[in-house]
Amino acid sequence: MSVKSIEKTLSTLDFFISNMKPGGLALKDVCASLGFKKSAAHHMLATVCQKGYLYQDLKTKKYLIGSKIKKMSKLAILDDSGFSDFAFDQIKKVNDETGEAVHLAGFEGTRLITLTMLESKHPVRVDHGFLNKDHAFHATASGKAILAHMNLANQEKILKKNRVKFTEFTITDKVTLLKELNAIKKNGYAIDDEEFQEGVYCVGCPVFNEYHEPVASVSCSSPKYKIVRDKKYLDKIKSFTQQAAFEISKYYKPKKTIKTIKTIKKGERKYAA
Amino acid sequence: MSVKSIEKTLSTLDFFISNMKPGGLALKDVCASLGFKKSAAHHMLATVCQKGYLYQDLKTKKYLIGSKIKKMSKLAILDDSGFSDFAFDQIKKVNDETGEAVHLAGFEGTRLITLTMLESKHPVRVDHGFLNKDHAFHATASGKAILAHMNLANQEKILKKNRVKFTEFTITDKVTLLKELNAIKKNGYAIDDEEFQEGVYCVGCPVFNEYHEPVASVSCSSPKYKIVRDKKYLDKIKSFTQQAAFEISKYYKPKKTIKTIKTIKKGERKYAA
DNA sequence: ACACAAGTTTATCATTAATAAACTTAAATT
DNA sequence: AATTTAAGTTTATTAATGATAAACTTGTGT
Repeated sequence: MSVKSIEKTLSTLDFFISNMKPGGLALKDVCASLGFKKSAAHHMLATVCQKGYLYQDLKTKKYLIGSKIKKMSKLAILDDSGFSDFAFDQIKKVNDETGEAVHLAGFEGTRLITLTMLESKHPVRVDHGFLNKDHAFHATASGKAILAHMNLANQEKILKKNRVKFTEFTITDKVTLLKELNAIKKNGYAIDDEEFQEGVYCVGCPVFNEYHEPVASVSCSSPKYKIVRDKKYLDKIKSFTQQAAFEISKYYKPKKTIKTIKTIKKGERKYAA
Repeated sequence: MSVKSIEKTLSTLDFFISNMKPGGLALKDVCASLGFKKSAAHHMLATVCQKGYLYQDLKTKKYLIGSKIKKMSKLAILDDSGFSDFAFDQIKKVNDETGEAVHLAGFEGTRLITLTMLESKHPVRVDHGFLNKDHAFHATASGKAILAHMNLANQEKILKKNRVKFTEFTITDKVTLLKELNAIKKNGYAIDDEEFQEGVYCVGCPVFNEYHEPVASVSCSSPKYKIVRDKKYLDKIKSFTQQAAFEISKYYKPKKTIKTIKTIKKGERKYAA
């Protein structure tokens, strides 16, 4: 079950984040775009303003991004931290060598998230699935590569959520999917053969943390016709993708030579009081 | 009027922002801290997760900051940008010269916001008013400095909101306040004589944009006894604060020597298609 | 000065969110 | 390994709450 007024509010914040204009957004803009009644929208925005997530310009009455959201941004940054930078170089290598689109995907709960994407030299960050609506875990090489190495309980949790049929090739049958995942686990890589988008063929390889749990995946997408035309092309993509995933996994196994980790002598304090 | 389910939701986000722990926060933590019933909190959090603002770890069930909030930070909505950096140097100067706490405050609608604060060499960013609950526009030197230079309509909007009595010296009568604001406008600086906190004396000066509208203020706080003991101390604080506010205002009057602003010749395109 | 548009406020009603209680799952203790 | 407890999840019910429409205010442009 979901709480509708919260959905509307967060959709409104989404809207502000991606549609912000210099002077702010007017009440009627919000109503027009999201289909809200003006009085309802007003009550909602008043509450959001009261909490400091947005604020209203005194003169123009337009709504602007508030200090709370700005504060959030500052705090949320201390996150992916080093991982992304390190991973980016690896992603770039695959992109340079193959010229194809390369994705680094992670996951949050049952949701697949694109962390970094590289396509024809344009680095951008977007949520996976283009619309951020469906958890395309089951229909992408990125998703299946991660899924294959999860335990059964988590596989279940993810697969019981919507298994949308994107193309005629999308595997939606759970039994077939589980077999597929088994094969992927053996092979060490996942294939998406037009299962998410027609004409698109992807290879995905899992990234593991120090406990050998899957935490992310690298995937490389190519037009299918190239794969069909030249058998060796797939091998090339596969090997670069695999190599990148392997290298990124090393991030979770810090070298012992790191100087800052020192043995703490007896009597020394670990933490300040 | 305000929408309660939205209030609760945003309070929950607030809570996550300031109380986040490494592994995430459990449902019961949220309930215990915010006084929610667990089923209600569950419905709420499920909705927030669905929108990607939080997510739940598959194994531990704990809630973590989601990709939506992280995405926000990347977009760094057209903001303070250069202003803060420039202002910081000026704030620091006052802090160095006086050794007292110095604030740079802005406002969002009727809310006074601390943009930068410097106290005994510790730079931090907090919302003004310590609790972020009251709009202490009427009881602080920062607030009054800005307020004094606003038009009457905006003064009204701000003063009709709560004029809380913080100390026995807080001016809560509207007429008295308006007289005070007039005096401030003439003098060019505002005084807070124990109006917000007992024993604390502040001087505040307005920062103006290029249209001579007040957009921020610099304030310097001192223990009152120092001011009483040494008459010249106030003059010192006053002059440094005034100077800083004056310098920061210059940010809004860009020098004409900036090279990037070139005259666009006839026929030249202003924007790419 | 007038008309229009945008935003705000109010009171009413039907929907919706809060509730409690039952259920599931997982972890801790014997 | 079995039992107990705690945490999280789901469900059905009811009372509270958010959506609504309509009246009102404010401000802008003609």
